[in-house]
Order: sequence, then structure tokens, then C-alpha cells
Amino acid sequence: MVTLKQLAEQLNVSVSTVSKALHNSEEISKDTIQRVKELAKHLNYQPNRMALSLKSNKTKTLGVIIPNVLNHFFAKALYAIEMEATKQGYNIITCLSNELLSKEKESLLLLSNGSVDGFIMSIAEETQVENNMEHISAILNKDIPVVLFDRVAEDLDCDKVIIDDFGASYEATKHLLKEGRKHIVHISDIDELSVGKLRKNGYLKAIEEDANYKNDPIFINIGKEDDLEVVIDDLFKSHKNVDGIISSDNTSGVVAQHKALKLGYNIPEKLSIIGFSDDNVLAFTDPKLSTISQHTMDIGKATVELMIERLNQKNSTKHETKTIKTKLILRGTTK
Amino acid sequence: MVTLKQLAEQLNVSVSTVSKALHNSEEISKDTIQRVKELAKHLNYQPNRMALSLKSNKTKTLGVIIPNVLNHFFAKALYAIEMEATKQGYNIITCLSNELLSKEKESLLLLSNGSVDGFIMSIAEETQVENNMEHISAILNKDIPVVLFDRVAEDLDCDKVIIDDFGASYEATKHLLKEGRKHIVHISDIDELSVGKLRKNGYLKAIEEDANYKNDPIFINIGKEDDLEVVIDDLFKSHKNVDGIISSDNTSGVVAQHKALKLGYNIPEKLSIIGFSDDNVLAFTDPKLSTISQHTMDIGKATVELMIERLNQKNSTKHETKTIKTKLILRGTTK
DNA sequence: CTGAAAGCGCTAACAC
DNA sequence: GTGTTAGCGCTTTCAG
Repeated sequence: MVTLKQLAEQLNVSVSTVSKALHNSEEISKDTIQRVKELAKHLNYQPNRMALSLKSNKTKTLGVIIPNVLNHFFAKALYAIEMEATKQGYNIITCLSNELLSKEKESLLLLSNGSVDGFIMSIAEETQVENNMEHISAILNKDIPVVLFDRVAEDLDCDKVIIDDFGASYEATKHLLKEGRKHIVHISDIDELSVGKLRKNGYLKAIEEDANYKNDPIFINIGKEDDLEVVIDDLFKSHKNVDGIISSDNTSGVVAQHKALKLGYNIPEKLSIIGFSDDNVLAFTDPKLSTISQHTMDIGKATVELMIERLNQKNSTKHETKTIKTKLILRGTTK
Repeated sequence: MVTLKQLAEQLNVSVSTVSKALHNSEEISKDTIQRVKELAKHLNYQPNRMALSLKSNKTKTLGVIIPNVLNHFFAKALYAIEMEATKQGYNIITCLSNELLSKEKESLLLLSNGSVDGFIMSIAEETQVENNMEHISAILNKDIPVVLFDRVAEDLDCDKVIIDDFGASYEATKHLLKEGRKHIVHISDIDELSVGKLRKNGYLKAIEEDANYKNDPIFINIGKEDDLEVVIDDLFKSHKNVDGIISSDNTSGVVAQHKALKLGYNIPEKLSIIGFSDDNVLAFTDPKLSTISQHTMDIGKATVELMIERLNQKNSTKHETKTIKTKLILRGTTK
């Protein structure tokens, strides 16, 4: 890499003159500025990032910790975060916790040595299950800003971006009730997560509120070890009269639809399905799956925006929780 | 952040003593070493990453440029790369080119200021179409190592990790021929890419070689603007006698299977399908889709390994191209 | 055994 | 208008 020193030597001026010239300092003569800039351009001079960071104590880099990139929601969130960060002049260092507390801890620790200006993260499953947030508090105590998205923790005092999981699920269930469904099942593979619990409760509330709904709620939890397809097969065996399904994750709604069609259920006449899916699965469904759209791009964008705001006014203005609107999109699997 | 200077002041020794003590230097007394280490631990001392990088001229960070994280193949590759990099003590800065030459250029440029020790990348579609590789050559000329994976470019002299796209497609087509298929269609949404061309040619070669195969090859290209489902509907309308499908991407095979089943095709008796899909789509298929497995985890791992090797012996040992084995996995959509 | 000093590349206050 | 100097946090050579 070309350095200021090299430019200075070639031009027979001092390093500081070169530095000032490149910053268009008023102190430097027009002529010198031009000579410096020409040579800099000619030699493709780029200021050394590490030196700048060391000096300014800013890295212009954000640490992003994602539980699982193979999950479409998180891939899309990462996409949105990268876009917005780039737009704002930040790079992102990506770490994947793979739902593990240990990996999450390690990433946080390793990057808190001046590698990043702040962390954007969604909490790993294991972390939520064990409810162990000390590693995150530790970061906050060091005055490194953290913005949580999607999977957040009540007790952490930091900025957050969430959706109204409870409300979205409540509304979707209401819709099924309005259709006159009498045996509505809630399927989830994220029962242990904050968002999973909220979604489940939204469903529950809608059902309990409905005086005309006489049956018990039915919860199908897909465990870590379970085979999604087997569980859903079993569901249809044990609850032949199911007429409504709400799925809390990206895939189980789609699989349920396939299985139901294969078993001869008439969708949406006899059975309605609503999923928390992104549109990447739509091509695999017929009729097209009705979904709760999470506006993942907006989530990612808001997360970065909150972070940048925080970085620009490090004084302790109150922490903010931004709720991104969801939207119930009715397609072919609902009446 | 706690610095050496602060430790030194508290202990009434010099900065260099502290530094040496933390590195277990023989020059320093056992006693001092212990005192230093205790305080360091107590105050959670971590060496400032930027200062280390500036001094050593190494960042222990890799730039990873991915064309599209919403594509499952790349999400998985990113997953593998992150895993292996972390294991080897490297962080990754992730950039998404979104298939754009401009974005790819920009990422490369912005990170070539000492932010990373090397680049791992798969080339953007636009870059391949325009066959403009100057920005990548420029990086190589600066002596920053680059390892390309999946989508590579002939003329770039650097390490590469690929699969045998031609061979894999050839073998899969051979299988369909052995089943006695007479109207085999090749579907692709990556016709413009290096890998897309190779896969197409593998199919073509297999068909041309087969003396018993009398029909013309049939190529279905999904363009950027096309609706995949519409194109596939049209395919079945215009080629009612299709009895074999090979898909070069992750999704079109699945969609073709759905459409075919809906139209009453008997799979695999009357129609066989093989996709270049990952197992994330299997839950959406019945019978289960037969696929060419790319061993994406191995690809990512090999990519990082090549990079680390290169970084550790910067002398110009010959550049290497590693070919990861693929595997034809026959499931329910083939006989 | 410990410390002073130089230097990685850069900026900025302060001379001249 | 330009140069000198100090310092960001660290390692490392050289002195003591």
C-alpha cells in the first residue's frame, strides 16, 4: 500500500503537508494541493484503514451476529443490514452464532477489542432458553452500543427492532375465526423463542376471546429432533377435523399445505392456512400460501438506522424500541 | 478499552514491561509476569485490534463477497466460510454484490485499504456477463490474495474452488438416458454464468453422445424478467411428451415437479426430474427430489483453507484450483 | 530484569 | 504556506 510518507518523499514535502493537502486544508497552496492530489491519484493512494481507526477510535464497522443464515428470514435481514450499512458508509463483520450461546459469547468477546463500533444482533436460541444475557450486558457496560432485532430480551437496556408478533398472530387467527373455523391448529418450531411465545399467545388470545369457539387450542411444537414431515403427518392423523392452521415459522405452513392437499383436503374451502413465511416459498405452493409479511427489509434497515443514530449521539438519550408493522396477506389458502 | 499504558501506570512499570509480561517473555521476572497478568485479567484487558493490525500489517480478517445471500447455495457457502474462518482465527467482512459489477467493484476497492488480508468471492452475474475482471486483477496486482469459488474466471490467475459442473450435469443426464428417457429438457436460470454454461454443456454432451437419442436437446432459460412458474407451465404445454428434466438451479426443479404432478404426470414412472438443489427443498417435494449434491460445506471450507495457506506462504507458489466432488443422489423423482 | 525509544500510518496542534 | 512534534496502542530493538 502507498503511504503518505511515500507521497511526501516523492514530492519533497512533509507528511503533514500531504495530509493537509489531501484534506483541502486552507493552509496549503493551491499549487501544492494539486501536485499532491495528482500524485496520490496516480499512485492510487488510499488512507490506511487501520491507522485511521487507531487515530479516530472509530472503525466504521458493525458487528452483526445472526443465529442462522440458512433461515430465510435471517438471510434477508442480513441482506437488508448489509445494504443499509453500506449505504451509510459502514462495513459489517458477520458472525453466525448457530443458535449457540458459546459462539455468541465468543463473537461478542472477540469483536469487542476495538474491531467494531457497535453490534447488531438477534439472540441465539440457546441464549434465550437459558436466559443468560450477561455477555450482552457486559458489552453494554463497556459502552459499546447494541441494537437487537427480532429476538430480543426484556431486561437488556438497549435499542431494539421488533415486530408485533403477538398482534400479527392474533389478527391472523381472528381471520380464521371469522371464516368460521372451529378446529384451528398452531404449528411452531420456535416455541422456546421470545417471538415464538408471543405468536403462540396471539393465537391463544384470539381463540379464548371468541365466545363461539368451543374447542381447545391445539399446539403442535416441532422440536429440534423432530422430523417436520412426520409431525405434520401425525397431526392430520390425530386431528382429522382440523380446518385452520396457523404456522409461526417459514416452512411448516408450506409442508402442512402439501400434506393436506395430498390427503385430499380442499383448500381453502375446508381448510385454511396462514404462515409466517416469506415470499420465497410461494412458488412451492398452489394455491398460494396466505402469509403474515414481516417486512424483513424494513427490519434490517431500521436496525442499522438506530445503530447509526446511536453512534452519532453517544450521549445517553433514552433507548428506543421500534416496532415494524406486519401485514396479513391473504392469498389462495384462505377464504 | 483498557490499554497497556493504564496497566503500566497502575503497576508502576513501563509499557514495554507490561507488553513483554503478557507475552511471557523470558526477560521478565515470574513475579512481575504474575502481577501484570492478574491486573490484566482483573481489568479485562484486550489488546486493541487496530493497533495490532497497524503494527503487524495483518488484519486477521477476510473480505467475503457474495452475489446473493437469498440464494440458498450462497447462504450455505457463507455459513461454511464463516465456520472455517472462525476456526482459523479470522473474522469475515461480508459484502453482497447483489449480482452487480458496480457493487462488487466498490466492495473490493473499499476493503483494499488494509481492511482485510484477502478476498474470498464468487463473481457477480453482471461481471461475468460483461466479462470485466479488471477490478479483480487490480487487487491481485496489489498482492492481495483472492480465492474465487463457484463462479470463477479463466483468465484470473488466483486460487479457485469449483465443482465439476460439466461432469455432474453430464452424469445426471446419462442417468436419465439410461432410464430410457427420450425427451429430456434442461432448465436453467443461470444461463449466462460460467457454471450455467458448463452444466448446459454437460447435458448437451451426454445427449449428443447417445446414438439412440434421436431428439433435439431442449433448453428452457429462465430470464431475469421471466416468471418461473409461467415459463414452466408453458414448457408442459408445448412439450407434452417431456419425460426427463434436469434443472441447473435450486428451485426450478422443484417447481417443475409441482407443476408436473398437478398436470397428472406420473413421477418417476413417466417423468424423471433431477435438480441442482440443496436439501432445503426436500420437504417441499413428494416424491423426494433427486439431486446433484454440491457439497457446499466442503466448498466453503476449501475456500478458506486455500486462503489461509496462501496467506501463510505469500511467496508465489503456483495458484491452485481445487475441484470438489459432486454426488448424484437418487431419490423419488428418478427410477 | 526493566525501561527508553522508534515506528506502524495517520491527524492536528503548534511552531516557524 | 510548510514543517515539527506528539500521540493513537502496540511490539521490539537496544541500553542500562
